[in-house]
Amino acid sequence: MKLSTKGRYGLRAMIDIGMFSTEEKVSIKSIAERQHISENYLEQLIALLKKAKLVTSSRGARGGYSLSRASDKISLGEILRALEGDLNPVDCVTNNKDNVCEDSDSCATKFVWKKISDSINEVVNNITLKDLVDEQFEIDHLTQEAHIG
Amino acid sequence: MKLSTKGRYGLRAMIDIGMFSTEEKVSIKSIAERQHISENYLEQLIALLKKAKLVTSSRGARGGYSLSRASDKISLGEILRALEGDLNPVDCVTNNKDNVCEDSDSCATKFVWKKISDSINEVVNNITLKDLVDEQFEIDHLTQEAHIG
DNA sequence: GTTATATCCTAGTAAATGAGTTGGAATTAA
DNA sequence: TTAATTCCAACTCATTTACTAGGATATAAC
Repeated sequence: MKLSTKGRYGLRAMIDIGMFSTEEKVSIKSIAERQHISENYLEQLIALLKKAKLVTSSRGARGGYSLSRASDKISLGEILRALEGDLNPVDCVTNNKDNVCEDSDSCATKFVWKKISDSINEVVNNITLKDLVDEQFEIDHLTQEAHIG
Repeated sequence: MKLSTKGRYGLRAMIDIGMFSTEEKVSIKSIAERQHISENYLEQLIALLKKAKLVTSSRGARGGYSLSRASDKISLGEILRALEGDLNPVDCVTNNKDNVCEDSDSCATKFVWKKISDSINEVVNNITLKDLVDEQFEIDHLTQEAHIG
């Protein structure tokens, strides 16, 4: 019941892009340095974000990534689902033919998994990337002040 | 972000014990048969439930397991935590020294993981085993009727 | 038009985890 | 005494995780 590094690193990458892509494209190298994540691995995570059309890229020198939409139009749910797949604790909640136990319609636990799933999605669908970018700017600002003071 | 079979099978085992331990002790063998779970594997899951003092056992012939408390005094949260460990999506939410990334105090994502964690625990702490046992009796009853009618 | 800086793409790999299996010791009701 | 049961530890096999490695392709700047 844990998120993998895909979700954790990938979200940090998205916040990073949200913070720094206003002026120019953000390169994988610069994200990797700021976030202390392996460049090659980050590349794969950002590929997932690109596939989900959450970021756009430009190749070649001075290329890099930027958000495909304004940060307040990107939900945390979209980001996490792009990185981790659906956020259901158990597959029988979605009606994919495979991975479903044979008795799923006659099993009381199904209702439980649905409730958990709903509550997770309720949370993540109502937080935007902008919320997180703003929060991170705020934290960095306070940390900066603490260093000065 | 998926529950393992520990959580899924283990919960089904708890519901099963809740349904059938009113009269006599419930053996692993009988649970395994009803729930279609490997006996040997189930043994290990029930060991976790016993360690968490959610079930009591008696050994020897006609031995087996029963609930350690009334089913309405056992929450789903206790059961899942016994089987799966804490239900936080990311370890930095709890302040264990290990597994915590170095910047966890200055990371906007921490608030997100906390919110998800809180919402999951809100759900599971407010469902009791009795709710699930009743639900399962109801489902079985309806299924039975469908077969008759 | 060359070069440095990027993204893009595929394959490999070592360690951990998941989901069991195997085999036997200890206990107890009948 | 025996059959049924819990208890316990070790082993196994497949999958997933978290990377690493290496090269192809594109492009801005000189």
